[in-house]
Amino acid sequence: MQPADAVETIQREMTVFARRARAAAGRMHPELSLVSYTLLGHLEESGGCRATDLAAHYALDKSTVSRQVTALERAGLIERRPHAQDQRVQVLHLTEAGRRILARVTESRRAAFRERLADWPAEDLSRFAAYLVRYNAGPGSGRYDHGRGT
Amino acid sequence: MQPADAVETIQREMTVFARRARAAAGRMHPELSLVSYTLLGHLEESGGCRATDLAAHYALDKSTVSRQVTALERAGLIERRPHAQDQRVQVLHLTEAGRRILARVTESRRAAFRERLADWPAEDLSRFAAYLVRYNAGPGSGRYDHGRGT
DNA sequence: CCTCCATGGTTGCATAGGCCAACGACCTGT
DNA sequence: ACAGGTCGTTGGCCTATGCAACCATGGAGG
Repeated sequence: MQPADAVETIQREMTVFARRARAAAGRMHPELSLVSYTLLGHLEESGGCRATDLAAHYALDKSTVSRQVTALERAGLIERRPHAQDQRVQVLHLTEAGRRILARVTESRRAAFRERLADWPAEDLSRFAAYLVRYNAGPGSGRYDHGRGT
Repeated sequence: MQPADAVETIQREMTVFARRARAAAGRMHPELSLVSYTLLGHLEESGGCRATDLAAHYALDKSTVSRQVTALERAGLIERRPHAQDQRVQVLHLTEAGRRILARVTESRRAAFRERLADWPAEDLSRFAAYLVRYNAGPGSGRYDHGRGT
């Protein structure tokens, strides 16, 4: 496959995936939307972060994140902690309930993916995962988050 | 990387991509949303199909597709043609304007991706593309897509 | 031909997710 | 102290979607 075609294929297939993922998430866990799930996941992964970080990472408006956070807090899945040095900042953390639900949903999602990817060789799986990570971390991703530069 | 971790990474990274793609699409071509773009793309690729086919392929509700189609038609990008054997069916086709816009947007998207993927070896690109195709075409996707299959 | 049910699409209604702009609170450098 | 930037909230508004009800058409049985 020529690089140009590969590139086009990549964007198209990613899009198809994105579209289906949303619908599938709704069917799998009506309790936790794909958005909420990803936010919780990021919190777990990062071990607590600011709303602004979430916004930057997912290229969302801060107001959007603010509302999502409010909803998640109201649902008891996350909690806000003050930042020691900066009172403007709220450090978001998973609560026990949040961790539990996240784990449950992650498990069911993982099962679905695993089934879907059942006949893939382990090597292909890890290579695929690596490509995705590389893509998302790649040059240009800086354009989406505003000077959070690690 | 263990398969289970790879699987989890895949879903997470795909989601990040999906989220950013939407925002990026808005910046790149405000005239054609990501949804519209993908629908037009599918029409071009399939050489005309029914609204139901689009709904099935993207796991969207038929009402959603119906509205999108209405908007795209009003914008003059697609047209509905009667089906010879079945009057219920509208076969959707790109108009010249639709084809033109689709080509323009595809080109700008491709340029962005190309820049993003500039330093990837051609082999990795095609392998990445192949993985995505394989994933989307995998068992289970048959539920969504009726025999457009290669 | 008429009836019953399936299929393709549309429309009403409700919800979620997003963006932008304005604002209040708080930090920082001068 | 003041100016300018950052973090998060809110209000206003729009788009995308799903579900359910509904209309028109097509098909299979009587």
